[in-house]
Amino acid sequence: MQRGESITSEELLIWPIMAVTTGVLSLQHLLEDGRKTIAALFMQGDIIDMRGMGNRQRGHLIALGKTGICRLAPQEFETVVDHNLGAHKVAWNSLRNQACRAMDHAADLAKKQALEKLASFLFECRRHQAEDRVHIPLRRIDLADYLGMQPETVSRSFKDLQARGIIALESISNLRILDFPTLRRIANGDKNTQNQRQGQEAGFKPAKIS
Amino acid sequence: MQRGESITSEELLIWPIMAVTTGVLSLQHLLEDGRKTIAALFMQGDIIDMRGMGNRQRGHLIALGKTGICRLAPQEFETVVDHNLGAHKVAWNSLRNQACRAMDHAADLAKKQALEKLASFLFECRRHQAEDRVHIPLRRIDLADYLGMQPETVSRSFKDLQARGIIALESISNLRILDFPTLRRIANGDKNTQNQRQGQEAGFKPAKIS
DNA sequence: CGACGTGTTGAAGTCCCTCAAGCCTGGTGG
DNA sequence: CCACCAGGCTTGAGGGACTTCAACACGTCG
Repeated sequence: MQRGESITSEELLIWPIMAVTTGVLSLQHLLEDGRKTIAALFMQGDIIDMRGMGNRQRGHLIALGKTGICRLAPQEFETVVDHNLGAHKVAWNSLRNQACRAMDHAADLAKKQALEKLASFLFECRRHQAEDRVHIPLRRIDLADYLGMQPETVSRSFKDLQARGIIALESISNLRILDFPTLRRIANGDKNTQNQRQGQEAGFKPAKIS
Repeated sequence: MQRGESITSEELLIWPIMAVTTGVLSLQHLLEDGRKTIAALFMQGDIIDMRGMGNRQRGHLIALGKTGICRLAPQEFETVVDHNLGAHKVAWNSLRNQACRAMDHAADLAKKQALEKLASFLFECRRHQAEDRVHIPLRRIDLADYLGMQPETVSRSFKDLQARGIIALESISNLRILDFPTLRRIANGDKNTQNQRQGQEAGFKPAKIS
């Protein structure tokens, strides 16, 4: 699937079960006045069960880049799960993981501020990868829709984190985390670390960490 | 369990699986500066699988009223699920339902305004019940934490909906929906219906729907 | 090259949060 | 039975964070 491509309701009725092999799949909701939100992201290994949701107003599955998926009809899925204990556990854990992620995400959206949301998201990205390098598999607009903010605010938040020397943007979709503990504190909502901008407002020259 | 009572990490390690029989259980997250959020609500029939989450920082399960739960150890659960196809399906559907609800909730929190969130929540409540009467099984404070707003804003939103003749508060936790379609439109984020307050600002006398 | 979509920047507006105070209800004890 | 208290709920004013709108920079693709 290419970016922007959507899975139609008809397809969902035939193959409501699917596994993401590569790329990122998004579950998008559209409000009546055009506001768009990305309710969830599905990555490699996620097994999505949309049975009974093709017709209901539950949002649309849309690819956010080149995405590979493996689709299954309900009977095929049932057969595999019922006869293969390992597959059963994999499917269960994937679903459980999705539920957890969705709840965590809801908690992030609920009371956190823009900067805190972004910091949380960076940690969420990092879970799939290693080291201090983070790859963001979304455009700014999609990221904004996922975090419940505007693209402008996302941009400003990135700039803010960079100005404080917490992260270093290497390209539009790659960055490095320079100050792990501070980023973690921001993600956890510690207001004390938030307002101290590397002594900038005290009149110091910004340190320009290269 | 009484209101405010929490399930400890030790208990979760022994019985990470539980089913809610009565009442409401909440999954709460606490930010470092004291902000509290309710990431998810569990009601009658929900089967919660917290394996591997007792120790991790994933939030706490806290009762929001008198709540009955049935706890299981992992092995017991596995045995039941593996040997009883019906139980397996029930558990799977419950988990899938939770994931869906969490994603919907995340979408609600992301870009909706206070009034729209509250309207959505009323429909979420109604799903468990019937008719146009809605029982809210939470205090205002908990509702605020769940919807990502302040108790004051919740109060104001209720008042707003009532002033427009869309709902009628019968008691603190019971209300009736008077204007279904409008409430639905608000929940879906239709900005046009939001600012027209029954012609109040046009100088008309409010219609006082009895 | 010019058109397009995305990303960034700046200024003005708005919704919600914050704080402070008063009100109401349910439980307790005299 | 009623005064009393505590916690939750409500109401009001003021400020802050994000949104909105508009304009510009940048890379891609026709």
